[in-house]
Amino acid sequence: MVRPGLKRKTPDEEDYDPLIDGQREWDLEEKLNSTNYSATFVDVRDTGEGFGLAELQRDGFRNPLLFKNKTGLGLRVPSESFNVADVKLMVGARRPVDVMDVRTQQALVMTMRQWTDYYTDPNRDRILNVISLEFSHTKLDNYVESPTVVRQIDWIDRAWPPYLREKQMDALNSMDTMFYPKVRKYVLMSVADCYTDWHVDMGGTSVWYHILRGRKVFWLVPPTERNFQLFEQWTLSGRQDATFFGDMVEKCQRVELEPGNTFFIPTGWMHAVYTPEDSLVFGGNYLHSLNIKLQLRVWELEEKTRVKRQFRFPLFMQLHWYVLARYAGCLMRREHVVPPREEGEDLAAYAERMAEYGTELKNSHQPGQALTQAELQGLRLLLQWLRPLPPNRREVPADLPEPDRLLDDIQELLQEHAADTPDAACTGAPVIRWPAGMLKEAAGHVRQLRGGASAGGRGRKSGGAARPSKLPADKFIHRRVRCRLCEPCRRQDCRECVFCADMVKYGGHGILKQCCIQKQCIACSLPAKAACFLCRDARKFNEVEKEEDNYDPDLDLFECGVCWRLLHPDCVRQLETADFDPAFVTADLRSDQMPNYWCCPVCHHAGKADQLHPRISKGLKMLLKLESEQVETGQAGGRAGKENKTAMVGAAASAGYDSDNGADEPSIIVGDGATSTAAATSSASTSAEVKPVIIKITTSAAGTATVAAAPNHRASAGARGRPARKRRRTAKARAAFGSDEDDSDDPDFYA
DNA sequence: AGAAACGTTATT
DNA sequence: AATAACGTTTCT
Ligand SMILES: [Zn+2]
Ligand SMILES: [Zn+2]
Ligand SMILES: [Zn+2]
Ligand SMILES: [Zn+2]
Repeated sequence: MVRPGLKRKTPDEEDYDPLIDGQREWDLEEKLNSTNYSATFVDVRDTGEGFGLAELQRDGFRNPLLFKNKTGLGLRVPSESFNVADVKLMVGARRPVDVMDVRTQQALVMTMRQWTDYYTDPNRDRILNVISLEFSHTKLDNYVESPTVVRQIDWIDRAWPPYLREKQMDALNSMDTMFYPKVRKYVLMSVADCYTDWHVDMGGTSVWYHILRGRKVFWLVPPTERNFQLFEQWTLSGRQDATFFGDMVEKCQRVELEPGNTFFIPTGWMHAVYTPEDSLVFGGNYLHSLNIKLQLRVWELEEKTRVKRQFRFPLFMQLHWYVLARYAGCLMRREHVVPPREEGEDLAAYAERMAEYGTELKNSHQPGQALTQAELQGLRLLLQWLRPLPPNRREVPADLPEPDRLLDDIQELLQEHAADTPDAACTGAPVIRWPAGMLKEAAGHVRQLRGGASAGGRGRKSGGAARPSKLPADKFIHRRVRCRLCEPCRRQDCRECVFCADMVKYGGHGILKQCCIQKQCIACSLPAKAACFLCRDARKFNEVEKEEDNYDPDLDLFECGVCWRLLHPDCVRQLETADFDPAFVTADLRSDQMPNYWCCPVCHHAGKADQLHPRISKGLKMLLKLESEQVETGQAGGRAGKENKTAMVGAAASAGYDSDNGADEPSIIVGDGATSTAAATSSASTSAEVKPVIIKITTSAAGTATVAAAPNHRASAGARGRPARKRRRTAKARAAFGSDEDDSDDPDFYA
């Protein structure tokens, strides 16, 4: 089906003859009704219950499989009401689509909008077919999942380094570059009477194929050596219109597919497809370890018939290197793939990241796991294929430094597994794999703040070692800094709150390391030097500038709460290759949780808006807390009713905040104290003379200045009257505390 | 659920 | 080099 690897000659090929164009010399009607195509290759079943990897390991993947019902296959598709207009909505109206004109066999390109217009036009003047719309990383991606068994054998899932696939997922300025073979999810839209002539799927890929709407008729010819030779003849003849290939072979089967059917085509099967009524189909291509021999045979056929690169499996050889590397890794604990150093990553951080990478990989190792006979034969053939190739024709991935040693390892592996029995190989579980943790990372789960907050805990012993910055240079949650312009930012330390009391400059231990409760910023901004991922410029606006009438958010810098990149909306808008709505409105993508925080247009287009990481700024959190306490105590005016909670009520209580106003517009004091928002003008805070709200800490000694208590984890023993044990302190702590005397008995700590 | 503690980052 | 303090982790 998709991206036919071997197909009729097209006009830009050398021996194309326009005279034979569109002159089918055989009768389609006859092929549809003939009883000649009555071989019984296809294994027809009601549901996918009981079908799985173990069966394929035992019996191989030789014959096509047809499941009348998708139950038990682990396949996910949209409901039957899903139509072409929905595809347009989910992949984008501007998305270019490769279209085949069935009558002339000419290829053309349309936008998805044009295609939808054509498809829904009751008076179509042409017969057009879309069979190669790959939709990974669009919104539609989230609605379609391949059958479980496909994901268990697909080499891209099993062997392509997740870190490379991840690059593709977030590729913004490099959508034109393929970081992995993007052939996993296609949507096929055909109108009645479409016909796709005989072909073998590219690179000897197998296919899964689910009919959502409409019908399809397949003619199938098995991948025998004799049939391949005939097919080669037929293809090179340049006279495909003269002969229906199914009539050249000994056995051919015609099979009709109905809505809800799921069809599996194994490696190398030659097929032609007819569409009796408008249809919508989901499918995908994959290479796997069950038919390596045939896959290589098809590759050879493609070489011989000089199929153009664009119709072949992308990164075919690279994938094979990665597969071998995974076999060496999982079965011999010898990892060969070494991810490169990130731009700007220092050597120590890289070394540590690699150490962790190595540790994680161990979770995928399962030495001793038996291999199937087909697998062993396939690996042997791969060695024979790759070993003699000169370096310039090997296409070894850049992150695989020692290909020859890898080949040696595989040779050794084959010797070790020479006695594997077929029974032992039927485990129902994949042999080559990645650690679950690594795949989770690739799927885009919430990433940590780089450094900064990666360590925590209470007390030295329990804290554990800090983790290094192990994330790629452009992909981390950017730590915010105070705006220095909002009302709380302009205050002075209250010198009384728990955090002030803990500050070294006020006689504390410097262990809490938090800003004064009165000073918690309500508009925390991106660091001054944080720069746009696309233009590398740090251009941004401060809180005062944002209030000005001519402020244009498109020129400001935003952080995406999904892909974590810093972007100027304007820079995104200028991109041509990425998928997004060009008419996006920055204000609509903004999040109220944090200033300069949004779901970027690319992530939004991919349907990931709901994955925006929740991120409430400290100042806003405090306001929410304040509000809930007002409700609780029935008090108004920002002074909390509960004595023992008052310490938590900070500057936000009087920061000129209208809590009924959606709590997202901080008031900014400009220059001499005039406020620039209506909310602030009506608030309690009306002048530049910032008056701290004095709050007593209930645990402190009455009438005295608050003194910091000793850190609890160290003081607890002393509090019970027992002599405190001598503690170990770090050099840093020693410096902060002054002497290393046992201070647990210091009365000041128990005021 | 809330507080305490922490390593790291941003900025001067 | 020094200071301020962010936001996660761990403990209660
Ligand atoms: Zn304070
Ligand atoms: Zn501020
Ligand atoms: Zn920019
Ligand atoms: Zn994004």
